[in-house]
Amino acid sequence: MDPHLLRTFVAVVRTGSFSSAARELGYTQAAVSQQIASLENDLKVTLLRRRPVATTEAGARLLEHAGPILLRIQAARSELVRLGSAARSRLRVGASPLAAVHIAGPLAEARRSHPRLDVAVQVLPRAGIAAAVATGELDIGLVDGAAAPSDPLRLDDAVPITAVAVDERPLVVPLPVSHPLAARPGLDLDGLVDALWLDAPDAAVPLPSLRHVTGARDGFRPSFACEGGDPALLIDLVSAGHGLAALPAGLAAGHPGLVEVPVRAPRIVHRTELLHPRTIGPASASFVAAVAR
Amino acid sequence: MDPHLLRTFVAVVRTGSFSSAARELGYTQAAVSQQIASLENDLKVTLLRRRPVATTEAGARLLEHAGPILLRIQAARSELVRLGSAARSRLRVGASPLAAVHIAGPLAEARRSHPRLDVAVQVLPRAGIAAAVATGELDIGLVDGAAAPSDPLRLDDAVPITAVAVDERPLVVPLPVSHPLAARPGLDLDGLVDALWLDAPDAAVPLPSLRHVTGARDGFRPSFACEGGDPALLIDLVSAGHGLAALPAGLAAGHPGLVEVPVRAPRIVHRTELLHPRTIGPASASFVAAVAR
DNA sequence: ACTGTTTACGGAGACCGTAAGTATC
DNA sequence: GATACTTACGGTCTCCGTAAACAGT
Repeated sequence: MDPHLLRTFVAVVRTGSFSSAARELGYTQAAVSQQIASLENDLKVTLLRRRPVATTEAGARLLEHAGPILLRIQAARSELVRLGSAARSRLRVGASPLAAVHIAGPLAEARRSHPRLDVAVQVLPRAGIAAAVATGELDIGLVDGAAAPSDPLRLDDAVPITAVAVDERPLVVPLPVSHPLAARPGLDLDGLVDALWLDAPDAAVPLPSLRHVTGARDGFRPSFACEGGDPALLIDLVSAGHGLAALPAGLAAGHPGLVEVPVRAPRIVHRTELLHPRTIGPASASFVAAVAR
Repeated sequence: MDPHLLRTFVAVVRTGSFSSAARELGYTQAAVSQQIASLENDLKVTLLRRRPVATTEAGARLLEHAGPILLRIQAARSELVRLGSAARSRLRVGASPLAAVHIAGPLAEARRSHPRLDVAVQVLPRAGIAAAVATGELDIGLVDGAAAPSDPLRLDDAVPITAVAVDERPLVVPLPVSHPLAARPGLDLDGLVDALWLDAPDAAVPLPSLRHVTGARDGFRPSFACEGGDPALLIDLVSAGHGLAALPAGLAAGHPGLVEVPVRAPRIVHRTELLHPRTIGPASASFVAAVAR
């Protein structure tokens, strides 16, 4: 259960071969083989079937544990070394596409109080942001999602992190004016389970979240995948009738031919949260303070 | 960041001395000294002030990480070795005092389908149950707490575990019939922030949870601490007017001189959940199945 | 002076690389 | 027979214990 061994285990599974994992980590194939053997020997279980490399049942379970364990260790290390070294005047901010609109204001505040601040901003898929903040790759993360009113977002990663509410507004489904439901004052998501949805996990509320909040196991069928994180493109696709999407209120407001119909049931909202590590530097602090106001 | 080093670090902090930690772990004092030095050297921070032993700021942070990291590692190891060895026909069930009433029924079912089952039941403080289930010390855990209706309990420990709803019923405050509020149909907890409460973290809903659900930072002053996990004693104390307590409906129902007044606001209920590891044996499975019905 | 931590040193073991062996495609 | 993993073996490095030095109480 040495983290070192866990790291090579996940590398082997990811790359699908001992040799490529060895290359990636700077070991010889033999060393990797010994490390895996040592793990299996320690736990008295076969973790991998060889040739081709595939996880056994036990290996799959270990894989589920290994990621969070390594993440937590790295988060601890990063927090501790940050405490040791002097605070650099650098602020790296990452945001999911729908959360990015909340960057500009607080950033201005941070740059005002720290004029020689070296700022880096990037828009990222939701998935990795919490982990990146925990490991110190980002100083500030902004993520969005659907949640019950005034409930915190459910961040899957089991990492120690602080979340601050940034914004909460109605969740809407933009509909073409010609759509039969466009005249309704509000929508029931349960009634849209069998509609066709655009599968845009970054540019809109992801379909699995919709299934989760409605309690539906299936449904919310994707018409097609839409990978980029550009809400404007998504709204164009919605406008052209390629499928539905759930968005925060306001994005499609000015768009001709579209009406934003708020989601009434279940009672959920679109929420944006700011994520930061437990210990933060002065630049991050002024960013956070600006958000809190 | 070797788990081995983390383990001795927490032992040193807990025991308050290098020598006693060494005795506990089966090392020499010198070895412990070297391990701490190695950690500090690796992270480039001083973790401890010596003589007397006390954590620095960095040490305190490391301590917050070390527990969850070690717990997760142990959880992974325990799950994996369980997969390797044959399933023993033993069922260890742990429950918090207020959750214990739900043990008997499912246990009968489990013993019926597994006649030669070796059963061990124990009532424990809420705090350690999730961790004990994760590390395999318990096969089944039953915990209770206050939550919004049909919301899962917030288990603080960041461990991989499966929770199943067992029971959800109104939260009540048992009041002496002579109490001015006893005639009310329902109570608002916010109005009871300044009352005197019995501090019985195991036998009733703990005061910090009440503060959390009401959003009050202070308040819910404890009249005195009541350590045991015996609801009957607690009800006697409430009956004698020593302070208030929040309990699941039904416990004080037959008690002369007490009326159970349900909590109306905030909208919270008393909830009981069953916890079990991801992978379970047949005996646990029949216990869980009996609960689900 | 005594208790408790650090430093010095030596031996056992862990771990990786080289190289030969073995199994699968 | 080629590719990919395993086993064998040797060198190096880590890590712990013994023992001596050192620092507070």
